[in-house]
Amino acid sequence: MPQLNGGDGDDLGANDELIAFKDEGEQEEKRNVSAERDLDDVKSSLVNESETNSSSDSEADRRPKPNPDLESRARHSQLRQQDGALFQPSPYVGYPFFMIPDLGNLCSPYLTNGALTPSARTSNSVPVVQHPHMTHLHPLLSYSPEAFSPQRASPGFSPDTGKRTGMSRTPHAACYPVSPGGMAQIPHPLGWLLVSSGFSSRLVPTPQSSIPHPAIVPTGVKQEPGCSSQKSMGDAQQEKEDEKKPHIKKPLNAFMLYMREERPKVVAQCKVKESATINQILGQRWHSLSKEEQAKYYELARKERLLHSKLYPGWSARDNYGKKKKRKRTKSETQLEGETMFRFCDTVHFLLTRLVKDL
DNA sequence: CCCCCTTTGAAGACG
DNA sequence: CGTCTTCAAAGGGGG
Repeated sequence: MPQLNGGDGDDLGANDELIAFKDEGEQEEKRNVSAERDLDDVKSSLVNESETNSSSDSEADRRPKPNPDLESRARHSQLRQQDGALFQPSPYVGYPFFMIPDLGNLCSPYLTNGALTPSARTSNSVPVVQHPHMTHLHPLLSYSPEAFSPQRASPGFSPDTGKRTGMSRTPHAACYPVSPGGMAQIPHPLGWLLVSSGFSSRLVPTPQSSIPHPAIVPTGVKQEPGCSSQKSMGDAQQEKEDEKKPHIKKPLNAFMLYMREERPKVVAQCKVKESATINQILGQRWHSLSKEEQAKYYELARKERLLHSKLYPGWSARDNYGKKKKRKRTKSETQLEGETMFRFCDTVHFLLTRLVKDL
């Protein structure tokens, strides 16, 4: 991950944390070690080539293709409404669009941020200051989405061919372009302030701000009542106290961050809105990503977790347990049901066989 | 109105 | 330590 170490001024990236990230990579490395070595050779040569040439084609060709069945199925469900235009796999798939969103104004509480004009945001020559917190909780939302959308592509980008002529080859530079010293205090668009000192940084609300951190969901607005099945009847007081606590959401993992970025593209391409279908496609595309491309999201997720832990030191994922409306059935329950059904069918089969014999 | 579906990954619980 | 469970996002579908 060449971009990750250099130039991002990662004051969150302590060595031990990098080890943890390395472990994540090693999990995948176990899948195909020998092939990975070959891949590394190919990748390193690609990196060298890409300094002067576009490497999208070779990179895209090397990658396994997402299952066309799923995407075509998703598309077919919409063909009736369309002019029959053939579905084309995303020209962006796998392209390091990290931090370059195509979200429209959807799912972006931060898009009101007008810190940069669209032209400034799309210009390669203009240094884009990416707020580290936004790289974490809303890593993909701080740029103008329309500038990179297929419909309104920037002049240097041709979405139809998937070729890139004028795009920055170092999207991470747009991510973490500022050194820790230079990032001493950057106001968050919603009033949060990154305070950086030495090797640590943290977010604090600005004095004027009454806007909560995005990970905090006011419990009074749409409070998810605790799962009653997991609480005893005498815990009403405890339940009330829990309701008073703000609901701090889990930090997004790498795949969730990837989904956030890619979902609008899939929706636009497949004209499907059902999230279950979209998520299936995204899952396939996730697996089709190269290791390097996934590494960007793992790194982003790691920073998100770190920042989350700094923001909410006492928070535990356990705090959110049982806050869903209804507990999902456990695997063992499903398995048990399956086994019961199997036994039932087996018994029926046995009885029928005997009955036939008797007849 | 509210849960389900569907995906991956992180973290906690549990045997 | 390995396995299982829960929850993060999203929004249409269905009860």
